[in-house]
Amino acid sequence: MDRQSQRYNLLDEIDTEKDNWNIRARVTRMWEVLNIKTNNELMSVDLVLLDEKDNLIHASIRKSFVNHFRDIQEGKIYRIKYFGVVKNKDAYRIVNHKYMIRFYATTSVKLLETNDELIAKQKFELVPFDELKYLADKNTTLTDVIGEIVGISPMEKIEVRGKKLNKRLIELQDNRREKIRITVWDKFAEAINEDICFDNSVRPIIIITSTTVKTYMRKLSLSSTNSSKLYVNLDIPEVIELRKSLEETEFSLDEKEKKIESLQLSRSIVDPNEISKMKRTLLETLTFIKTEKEQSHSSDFLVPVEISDVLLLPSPSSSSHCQKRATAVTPIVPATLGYQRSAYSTAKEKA
DNA sequence: CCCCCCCC
Repeated sequence: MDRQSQRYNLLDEIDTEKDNWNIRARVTRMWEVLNIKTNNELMSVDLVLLDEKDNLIHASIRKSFVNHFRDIQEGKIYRIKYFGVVKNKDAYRIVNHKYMIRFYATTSVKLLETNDELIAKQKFELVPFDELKYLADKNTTLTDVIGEIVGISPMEKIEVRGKKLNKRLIELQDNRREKIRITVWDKFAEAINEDICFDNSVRPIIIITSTTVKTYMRKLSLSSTNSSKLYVNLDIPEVIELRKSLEETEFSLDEKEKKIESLQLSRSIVDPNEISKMKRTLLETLTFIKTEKEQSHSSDFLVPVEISDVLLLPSPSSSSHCQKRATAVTPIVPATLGYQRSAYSTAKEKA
């Protein structure tokens, strides 16, 4: 091996006691930090470094030094020297380490081409769903989670602080079929799409890093952030184990339970009390419309229906007198319909 | 160090 190897420090050794650290690490994640309060001005380029013992540390390159390090690429392994060590942040902490690294103009970064196997490609600090409650509404750390996508809402465009953002709600389930909702923004809303969710060949299992954890309507709700990274169906033990665990427990649920599960999934988006107030059968709705005629245009109905066909209507301008309109009141749809359908049709074929 | 991760 190269003669320097015995002098590399592990990332968990790093502290403020000395300043001649010499590390060999993979840039496992990299992202730009933008000032969302101004015109998305670049503030820094941030990295998560990973060493051969699966230790992680957050490193940050301030805007003024970014040009010195233009060649750094996510995924590559580097030898890094002459950097600063400061206390890790107390808010929105990226990884669990007492310290973080700061690159300066004098920091030396050298690409190491050899031995890519030496360091894992990724390492996550996955938080089980039942522990998320301890992190909620604190913003001390950003949180990595793993789960199967079991619900996805259509893409929504909303305006926040004068900026137009794409947003989706997705629902993840863990190995115990515990479910949690995540709001994903912009590139993640585009990346997590129906193609991923309705692909029958593989359960969509994602890892999303650096999310915020909040309580909304007494339930936990995660949100992607600017420092988030998304990994779909990674070939790592955590993903494989979850997939295996979900497949094993699926056999213990009969089809009725599966149906109930998917119904509860779409209902869980709204407060259950609200649902029972609003819930009408299709017949009740039709009766209501028939008797009330055009007296009221302001009644809201939530009608669980299955769309059996889609008709293309003439241009909207020709029907502008129509007062009725369909609104997505249950924006999350089960993403596992694909499996269940194929499971049912297989059962039918056998019968 | 700033930015702080947006909405219902």
